[in-house]
Amino acid sequence: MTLRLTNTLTRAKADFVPLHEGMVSIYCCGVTVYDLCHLGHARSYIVWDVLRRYLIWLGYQVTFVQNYTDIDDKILARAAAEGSSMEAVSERNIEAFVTDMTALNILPADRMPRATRSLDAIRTLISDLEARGAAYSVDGDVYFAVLKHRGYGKLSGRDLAEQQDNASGRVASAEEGRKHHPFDFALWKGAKAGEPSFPSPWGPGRPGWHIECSAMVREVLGDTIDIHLGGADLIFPHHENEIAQSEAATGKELARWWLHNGMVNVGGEKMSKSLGNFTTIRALLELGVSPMTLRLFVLQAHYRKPLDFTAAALEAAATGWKGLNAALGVGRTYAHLLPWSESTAGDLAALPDDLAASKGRFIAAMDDDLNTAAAMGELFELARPLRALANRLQRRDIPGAADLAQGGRWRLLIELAGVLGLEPEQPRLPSLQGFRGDQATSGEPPTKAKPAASLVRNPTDVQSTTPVGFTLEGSPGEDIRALIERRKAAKAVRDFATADRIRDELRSQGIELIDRPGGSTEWLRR
RNA sequence: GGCGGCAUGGCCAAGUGGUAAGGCAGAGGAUUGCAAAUCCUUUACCCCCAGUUCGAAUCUGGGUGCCGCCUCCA
Repeated sequence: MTLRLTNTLTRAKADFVPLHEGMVSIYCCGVTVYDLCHLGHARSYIVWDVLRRYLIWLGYQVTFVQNYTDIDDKILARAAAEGSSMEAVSERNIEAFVTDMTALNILPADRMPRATRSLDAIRTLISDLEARGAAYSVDGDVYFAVLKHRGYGKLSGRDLAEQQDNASGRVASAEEGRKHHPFDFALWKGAKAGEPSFPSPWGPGRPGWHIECSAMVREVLGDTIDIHLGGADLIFPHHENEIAQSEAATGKELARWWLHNGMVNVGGEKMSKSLGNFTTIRALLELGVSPMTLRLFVLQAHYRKPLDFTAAALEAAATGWKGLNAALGVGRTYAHLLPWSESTAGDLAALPDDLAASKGRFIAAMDDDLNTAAAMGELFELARPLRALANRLQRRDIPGAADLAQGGRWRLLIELAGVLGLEPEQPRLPSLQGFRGDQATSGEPPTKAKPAASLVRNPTDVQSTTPVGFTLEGSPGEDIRALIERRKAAKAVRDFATADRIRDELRSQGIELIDRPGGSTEWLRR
């Protein structure tokens, strides 16, 4: 079995073979840090995180580099608008980026260069391009001459001769007079009054957008890397220009593989800052959408296809994750009944046939251009018997020999889910609390070991913690525990009308009661 | 106008020549005083037309609809 990936450069799927055996170098285009990241960024970085995790799992030594663009017009505009500095805006958003990525369980890159700290490499690269006649300067600006570089357009499938100039009718006119060709782009921008600038042989200024990536790749990873990643919206002009710059300067291929992820759509339209239809990662998490739900949502679609973001789809993902999470948690939730080791050491080598087949299908799916949707299907298949087992244990059945033998399945599920970065999640405390009405009835697990559950039906309905102080039938301030006791008493004398009224009242307050076999009652807050 | 992509059950989404994964929702069942939660079971001939083939959702041609890029964008 071999990993096959779709290379934008060739528009075909092909066996992935790294430059150096057993080692993979990856560069992933990062964010321009002028604002918070939204779901579109989340998708991109979740998908590439999975690629990275999978390669590592396969045994490759992966070097993953991702940049921060911390010099940019938008950052300057933002700084001006809020009366702060480019550095302040960048720092704040880099911090936010780290927080969000960490929450989503995205592995930090091995190196995270910043444009402002890569200026030497940038200036060197521009000088090299100038020396090779691929760049020209005009009054403090330096431009790349696309006509001087054979092969310009090879990534995006554009033919310079056939391109209609100004096709979009929106090319800035001020710059046009200085450029030799409309597609020529700035390598270095001369500083305008009041802008932060950096010294250079062409005068004070700052680097253009594209050059930083070329410079960072060269500086950190070398002239040619295995894989270059980014969103499909970066194919042109960003990646096309990166290729032109790098290859004109080094005479070598920049990246052997170019992978691009599809966009996140909202109502059929691309989610983007400019359209204003974006939802930040932060906002989603604050609404109570769990990070793993987000990962599952993203990974249930193929990475190259557009992904439509709707409340219904997210809700479906949340419910799906709840089930998968329950299966991932059985070994811990029922640790007192299932003496399973969590260690997978030595376990995955000799799998029984059905599990080996399962693992094989997972790998086959991932090998096929990271078909995470199919891989996820395999995860759910693996989970099914574990969920059934959990159901039986919840009913206080005693696990039989066949049940105890499911430990291998559980460990395999955890292992494979981990490849997708899906890790068992504890229920979020604000939305789930409970207690046992009848602790003495049997040797059941302590409260904290309750089966995982989260009633996140609709993200917008999720409530944060609120002090409990319910009123019912003229009993001010009675708390849930007392109400449950009263209901229990009513049930004992078969006064179901009262019992149901208490339950309905609590439900209307957002508290869901769950009667368990044995007469205990738990409650959940939604 | 140029380049690229997509159309699969109520919704989301795999499948790229051999007779439709998975998730959500719905229905039935187990369980329950009734519920809830959980578990079990269960629901499709794949946008249209014409071709190739023993056989196509899967290949070819045509049509229709939708989206992305060509400006900053993951």
